Amino acid sequence: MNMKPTQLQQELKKKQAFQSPEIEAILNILRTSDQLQNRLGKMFREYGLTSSQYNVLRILRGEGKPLPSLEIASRMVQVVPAITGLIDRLEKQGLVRRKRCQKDRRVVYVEITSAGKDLLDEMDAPLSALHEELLGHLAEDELHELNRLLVKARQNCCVGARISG
Amino acid sequence: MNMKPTQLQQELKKKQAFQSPEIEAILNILRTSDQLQNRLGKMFREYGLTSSQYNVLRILRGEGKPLPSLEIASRMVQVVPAITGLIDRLEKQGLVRRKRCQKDRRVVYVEITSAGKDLLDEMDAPLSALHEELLGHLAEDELHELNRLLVKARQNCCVGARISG
DNA sequence: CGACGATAGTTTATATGTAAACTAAATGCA
DNA sequence: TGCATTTAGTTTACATATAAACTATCGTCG
Repeated sequence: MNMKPTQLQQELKKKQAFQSPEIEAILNILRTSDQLQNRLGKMFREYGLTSSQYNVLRILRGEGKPLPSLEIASRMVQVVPAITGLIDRLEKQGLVRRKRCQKDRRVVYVEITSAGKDLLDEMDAPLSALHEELLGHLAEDELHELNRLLVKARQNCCVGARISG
Repeated sequence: MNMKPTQLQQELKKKQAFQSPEIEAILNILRTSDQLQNRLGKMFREYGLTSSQYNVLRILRGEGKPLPSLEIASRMVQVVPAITGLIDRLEKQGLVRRKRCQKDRRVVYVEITSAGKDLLDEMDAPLSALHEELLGHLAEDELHELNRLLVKARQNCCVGARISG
């Protein structure tokens, strides 16, 4: 078999072919994700945010009302412990507010402030433009197929993982 | 338009539909990548490695000869400064060795040790099994299509990024 | 030779991801 | 009531990602 090297193989300057299409797909997913994150993260930094911080604000704006810390954590890809420091920094920047629940004093509600909402609103247009720039060259069909395959790809991923959602 | 919510929307408990298929694809890529990394990272930790450390070792084994630090960095998704500490830890574990180049004393070559190679060899079989478990339910066709779409997806991603490779 | 700029790495500082141990409050049940 | 268990968050420790400033070395041009 004298296979032509794939694009990914060339990018990684890898001499041998991948052992299996599964491996290549995994590496492709990881690499694409990293490059997207780098690009998105650069824009977030221009507004003084990190990707995770932006994610928290988006969740809060989308929900429209305060949410418990762990509920926020469960809607992100991250794990529980990180959420504390993340919210600390957002609070220090005045973008969210903590409020302890009166009924269940273990629960800490987090609420987006108007400053936080303003910042998000300001970012909406440039972010849409960036999304278009990044993936606008894919046809609608291709995007749908990509979405379908990615959902299927992570179907067996979370067996035994902490957060199933 | 009364669209049925997508799988991703449900996972994120998102009430509104995504603004565009581009956004959904980006989030799907990031999420799938994170879940894969969590799963793979768990296995790496069983062998005392992190994903990045494993990646460095794989690059060195694949190349078969020592490589300069920055050459290793360029084959990973990471940036320059991180590579120093990464190699520090691998060296402390005895898995790689640093050797300063005699001709150009700025260059530091990094070489995998036999202990490093042994560790990698030990991991090969369980890793293959994990790959199969994670993506084995995708048909060959689907894997190829997924790979094609991901390559295309990052085509416009690195305009102006530091590392183009 | 000697200064200048470029290149290869390192150091430093901050934010993050991850795991494990811990605190505080609520719940279940005898 | 009283205690074990569960749940919500925090703290701590370590590895990492990122940017910026710094060191050492190389090449080159006078």
